[in-house]
Amino acid sequence: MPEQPAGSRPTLEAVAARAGVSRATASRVVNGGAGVRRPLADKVREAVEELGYVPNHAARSLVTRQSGAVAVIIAEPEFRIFSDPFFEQQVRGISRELTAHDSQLVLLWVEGPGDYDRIARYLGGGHVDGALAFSLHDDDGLPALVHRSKVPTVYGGRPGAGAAAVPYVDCDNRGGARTAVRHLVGLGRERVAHIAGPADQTSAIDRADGYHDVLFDADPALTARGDFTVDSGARAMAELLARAPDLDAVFAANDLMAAGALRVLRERGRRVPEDVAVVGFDDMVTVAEAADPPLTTVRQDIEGMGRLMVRLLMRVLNHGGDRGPGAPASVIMPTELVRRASA
Amino acid sequence: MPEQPAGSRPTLEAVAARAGVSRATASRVVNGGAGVRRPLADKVREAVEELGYVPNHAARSLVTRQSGAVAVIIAEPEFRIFSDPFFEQQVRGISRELTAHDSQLVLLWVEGPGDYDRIARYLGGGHVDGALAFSLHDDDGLPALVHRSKVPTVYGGRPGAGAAAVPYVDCDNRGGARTAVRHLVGLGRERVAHIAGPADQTSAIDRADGYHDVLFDADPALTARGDFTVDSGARAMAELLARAPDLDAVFAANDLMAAGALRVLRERGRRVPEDVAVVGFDDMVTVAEAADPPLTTVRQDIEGMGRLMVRLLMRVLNHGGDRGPGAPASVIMPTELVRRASA
DNA sequence: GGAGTGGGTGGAAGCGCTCTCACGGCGTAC
DNA sequence: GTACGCCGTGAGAGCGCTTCCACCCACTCC
Repeated sequence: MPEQPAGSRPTLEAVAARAGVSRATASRVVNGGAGVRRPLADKVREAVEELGYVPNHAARSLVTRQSGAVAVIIAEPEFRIFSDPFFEQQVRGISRELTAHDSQLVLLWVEGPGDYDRIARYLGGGHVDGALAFSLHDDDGLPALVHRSKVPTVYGGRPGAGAAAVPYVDCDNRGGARTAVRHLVGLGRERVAHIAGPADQTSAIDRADGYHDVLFDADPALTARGDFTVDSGARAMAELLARAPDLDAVFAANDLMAAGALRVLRERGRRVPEDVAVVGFDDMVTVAEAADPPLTTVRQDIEGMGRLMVRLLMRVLNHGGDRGPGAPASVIMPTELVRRASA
Repeated sequence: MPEQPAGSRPTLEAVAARAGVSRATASRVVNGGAGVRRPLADKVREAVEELGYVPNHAARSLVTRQSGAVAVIIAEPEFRIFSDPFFEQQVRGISRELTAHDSQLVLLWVEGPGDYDRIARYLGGGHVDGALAFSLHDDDGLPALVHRSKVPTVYGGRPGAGAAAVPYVDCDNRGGARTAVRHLVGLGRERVAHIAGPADQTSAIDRADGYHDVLFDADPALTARGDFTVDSGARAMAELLARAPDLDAVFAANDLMAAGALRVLRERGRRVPEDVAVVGFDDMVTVAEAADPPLTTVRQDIEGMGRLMVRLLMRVLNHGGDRGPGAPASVIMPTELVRRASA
């Protein structure tokens, strides 16, 4: 005989009644069972099973003052979001790790500065315990906004100079770039060019810095700037070829631009890697492996970065959000050179 | 003087006190203000403003038994979310419309059949008021699972035959395909080939049906099958060329495959559109416009479909989820032929 | 053997909100 | 002038849960 009317879900009360214990004890068991003697705990678990009890999240939330949800804030300055495999992998990592922590992923899609109000209200409303955001452009007002809302936040990618000191997860852009350039130099290349990314994105800046770490006296004519798209890479390559026809290697700040460079190189009759060696960054598999020739590039563990963002956030959350001993140090993940045919 | 200790957020109680009304009246105002006289309502609104009051979602949820959240279920049978701009646009539409309805978007990333249990538990747990899912393969077990959980759900794309009758939003795949093929025929083409998509996806089936609607006695040799990827399109094109060297037009079931076809045609020295006219489907801007020559294709309002999914869901939700007079009829959105250079 | 100790258990308060219901005041009708 | 009805408002219950606190009992120690 069911102890509940068919329509509504069983409550903790029902579980307690069925197990012959108080609601308090039932609650203790449901939440891990610490401090409840074995036979009783088993009885409760049995009742939970039989009744198909699932805790009411709202009720729990109300008293614990924790929502069990984390916001993933997606700003959309351009349109490079979900279609960006990079981003997708990161979200997947986040999703997986959040699931492991029994937390929900609430997607907050920011429609532009006009939308900041809504976001602020939402974050300030205590709907989520924490937030995950991505650093995009230097002049983005979002980080400041998020910071003001006091919701513990972890960033993906090193925030620009303007932002307050916040915990973030990034890959070793600078070190990876150094490895790439050193590889090119090790191949005996003497005129190594660089196709840089946008000047207002830290990842691009760091990669350019890595290039200059190795080639500290590099010819300025050997650097051109793109915006991380295939076309911009092609344009930058054409520009470089015009300015420095004698170049014998290119380090592009990402795979997409490297693909664009490859196209131009092919069109101009330069053989890769014989005449010009090319190295990319990111190891976007669909791009790097499909390229002709397959792209030597710097791999980063994108999904791992997503997971790490969550772990970092959880640490902040568990430490009350202040700078305690377990305070949120940022994490830089190592990169790895993947050798294929292009260099 | 603040009526609340600095640490915690103001409650409705505080608002009521400040406005000099009862909690009940304050609540009425916060929820629209129906049945409250003007001066009082204004006083309450003022208090809300001054205190920066934001309703506690958990408390509200507890009594209304509504979560104010909608799950977006993303299954990942293969990796087709990967860089699928289609998907991104749909989610954007969903996000926007959900925001307009003051609902949250909870992302449920399904890791495969092994993950179904977790999803079922989550959906059954009353954490969300409804769900949005996407029909992928015919043999996907997810729809059945979702259906069993009793959570009102709207699908993106017509579910396969196996699924129960559920409300869905789709574009007019069949009609769009007819338009595309008619266009080709109108151009005077007499050997119109079709590169079909996966046989277990309704969108591919419907598009193939549209092709046959116009060319009901089409030569079977003029159809080859791909899997919606660029490479598969190229392979299918090569196959078609081998089987029917005299073909003078191709209708590909999506833009990606059309792009692959374009590549092969170019390699084989066939001029597009002079020798072979090509039409795609989807109007993925980045693909269709960047193609060489730019692709004539069938456009669908993807973001609009996302928005519509939400509206449909809201309708179901407001009607108690049963088949009432306002019951969930599915919606088929019109398509439109976009003429570019390839046909 | 009695008092002290401590862990296990239950009672009950209360999280912040919505909503039913009772009440009071005003307008209308006779 | 009195009776009736209706609209606006407030009191209060209760949503399902966690957790503080008091209580009880078994066990140990003097």
